[in-house]
Amino acid sequence: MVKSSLCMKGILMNRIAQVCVNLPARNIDKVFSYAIPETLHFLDIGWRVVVPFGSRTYEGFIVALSEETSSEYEVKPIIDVLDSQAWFSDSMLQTAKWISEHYLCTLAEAMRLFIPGKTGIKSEKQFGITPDLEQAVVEQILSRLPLQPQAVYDYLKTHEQVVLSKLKKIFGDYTEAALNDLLANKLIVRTTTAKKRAVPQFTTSVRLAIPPEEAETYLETLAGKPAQKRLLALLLQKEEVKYSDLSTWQITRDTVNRLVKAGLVKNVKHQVLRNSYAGMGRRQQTVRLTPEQQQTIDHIIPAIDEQQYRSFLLHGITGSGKTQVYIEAVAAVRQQDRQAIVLVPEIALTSQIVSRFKERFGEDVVVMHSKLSIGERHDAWQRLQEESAGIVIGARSAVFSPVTRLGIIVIDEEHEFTYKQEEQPHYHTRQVAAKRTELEGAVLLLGSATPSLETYYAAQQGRHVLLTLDKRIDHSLLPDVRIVDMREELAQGRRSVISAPLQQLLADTLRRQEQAIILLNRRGYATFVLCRECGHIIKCKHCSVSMVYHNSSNMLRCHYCQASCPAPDICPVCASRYIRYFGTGTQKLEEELGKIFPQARVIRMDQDSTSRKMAHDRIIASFSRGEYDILLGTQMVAKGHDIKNVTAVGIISADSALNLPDFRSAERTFSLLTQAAGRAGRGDKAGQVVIQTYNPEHYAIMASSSHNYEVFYRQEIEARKSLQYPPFSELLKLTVYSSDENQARSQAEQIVRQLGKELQHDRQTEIIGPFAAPIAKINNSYRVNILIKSKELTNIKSQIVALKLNSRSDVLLDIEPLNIL
DNA sequence: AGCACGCCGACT
DNA sequence: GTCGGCGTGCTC
Repeated sequence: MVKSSLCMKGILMNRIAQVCVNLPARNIDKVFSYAIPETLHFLDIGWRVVVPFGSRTYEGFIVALSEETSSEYEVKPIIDVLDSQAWFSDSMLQTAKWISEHYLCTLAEAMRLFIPGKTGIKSEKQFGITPDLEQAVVEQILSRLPLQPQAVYDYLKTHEQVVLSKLKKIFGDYTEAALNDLLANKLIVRTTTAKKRAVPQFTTSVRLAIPPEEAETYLETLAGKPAQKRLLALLLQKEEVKYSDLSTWQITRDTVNRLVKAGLVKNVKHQVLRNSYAGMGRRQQTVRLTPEQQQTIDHIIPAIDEQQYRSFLLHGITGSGKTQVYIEAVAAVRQQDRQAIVLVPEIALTSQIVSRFKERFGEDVVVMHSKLSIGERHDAWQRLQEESAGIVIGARSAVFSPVTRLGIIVIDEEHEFTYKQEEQPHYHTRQVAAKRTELEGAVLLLGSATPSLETYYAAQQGRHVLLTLDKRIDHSLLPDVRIVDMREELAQGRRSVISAPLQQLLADTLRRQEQAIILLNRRGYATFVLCRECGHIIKCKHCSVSMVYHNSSNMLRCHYCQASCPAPDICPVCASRYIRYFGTGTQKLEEELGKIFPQARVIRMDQDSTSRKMAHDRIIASFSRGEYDILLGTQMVAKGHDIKNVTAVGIISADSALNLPDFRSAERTFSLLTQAAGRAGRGDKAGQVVIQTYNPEHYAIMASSSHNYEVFYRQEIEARKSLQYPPFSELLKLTVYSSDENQARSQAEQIVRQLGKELQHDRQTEIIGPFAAPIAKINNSYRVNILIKSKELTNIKSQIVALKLNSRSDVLLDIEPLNIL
């Protein structure tokens, strides 16, 4: 109380914020100091602010506070705030710091992951006259300039600061040239303004501005004004009317405005929280758990109650009821008033899990996915921040949700590769989740039928508690799997992509009026176009891959850069007419199925048929209503859904992923086959699966045919150990990009030399490469890879930082890549 | 990223 | 002598 206000003021004025400026550049990775002005005295760590930076304005994140003012440089004040509370909690900030260190990205890059969109502000150039110039000098310079700049200057003289868009409206096409003239002569100054990006959406409603009794008396006076009378009468009844509903009562906005002017009614704004999944399910509580599920839950609940970090791997076969376990665990977290993050590989493919959560938790659930607009994302996150929602379900980016009191992170299908971000920074959701839960004293629950090798190995080592569900909930049996050797098919003279056993299975299934799913992991019609005369294969001009023929549009398309061209009739090289289409994609398979089973109703699901929002949902929904007999598509048909009448699954080519020169190809194949097979026989009818392959003796294929994860794991882990691949080592992939092939190679060679010199005494590290990526060119950019394999990457990472490889624009780093190609 | 500063070659 | 190329360095 006695402390003088002067003293208080002194401290307040000297408060300095350390701000991480949200810059796109990779070569600036440091925090900048800004003064906290008195008007923003409430600022604290974690707030998003607007700061001046050079001549421009940027968003910044406060990462630390200090009292002292060092006088080495001028400290500019913070301009504004973005939100009404801190965006980053302490643990979010710590997680961001960890990400930047672990994945070698800037702190700004890491912090950007936690906000909707790339930046919270939109900046625009603005102009004003240079202050304190002598009138005579100005006149003299102006007189030498053309009329346009003179006119612009006169305008700016009478207006404080004007944004570029406004000047363009007034002065048209000459604006920029005129401004450049004025800038060159230093008559005007350019700055930037910052507008807050996340403008919350509002609805406007009308309310009475006077007490109802008073309004009653006014009704009489409005006899000659029927519309105004109607509105007033309505408001006496309903208290509030939305603008959007006014038309139903035949009241125009003008009528409202008249009454507003008269002071009888007023406008009220409500913020709309956009929620595209609103009303998807109703609350429903009666669930009986199987003894197995109950046992599992009994392990997880105590950990939740203790509020200490603990991680679990829930290994449950397909159809064993993992989702119910997630729901019970989340319910326990909600009981403690803590919040939950539930992660799924791809939200479009897993709407069933969303409905299950909605059924149980209703409006407490917020759904996030990549197709949400920045505004929708902002609203969803705001609901979590304000704790008006307690559960977020979403794809990998939802791991960054700003929940204030985290109790659990669930990762469903934790082995899925979509959890790894393929753009910079290449984070893995599982690792970020582990860090966040660790920092918050929360539970991490990983679930899968085919856990990733890393996770299962970690569980074996005691780093996760292993929980197992090995019975299907409805006691349905796992499907019968038949492996078809396609070499034998060929020997018997069958050339169709559909083998005899698969054709038989489909015929039987159709006869019983049951449904079938067919997996073919190649889009389009024909996968390459070849000239029989000269052997030319049509390749993309920008990428070193063959173009794929799409018959729906009669075009050739590149699946890497999306370039397309009309399908040619003659060979572009030798003009021969012997141009032929080879390789079967989903479109051609659809056509063939139509020929073999003309009566069958076939629906195709792949990237081309699901480009619209929610198209997956519609296809799955109509297939599950029995409107189609056969669902055919790429790997997206293998995920998540649970359709009781599906009794047959066909896998056209089990080898497509197996033959890639990547140490994870067996794992990839095993999990895809097991997931796909798991779609069959989920009801009371037995399921049957046909796997077509040229490698019938491969352990990944054999193990998946017997649904035996353990068998696969034991063989795969031995292979990894003997070759010292993860989890027995850590990998780092370095990609050098260039539009010039030789440049890419020579840069890569130089990097290998530099690193090799630094690491020559490091026996545990191996540098592999440089080698050209298998698809050497994508989008006119040549790529050369370097792979570093080590027991422990820490030393390598510090070398990379020392050599500044992490801030080079022609080098991309991928720490622990899932894909080494 | 942008923008200023600065050091070399092609012109009025 | 000046204009303008883009290499280098800085932004609290």
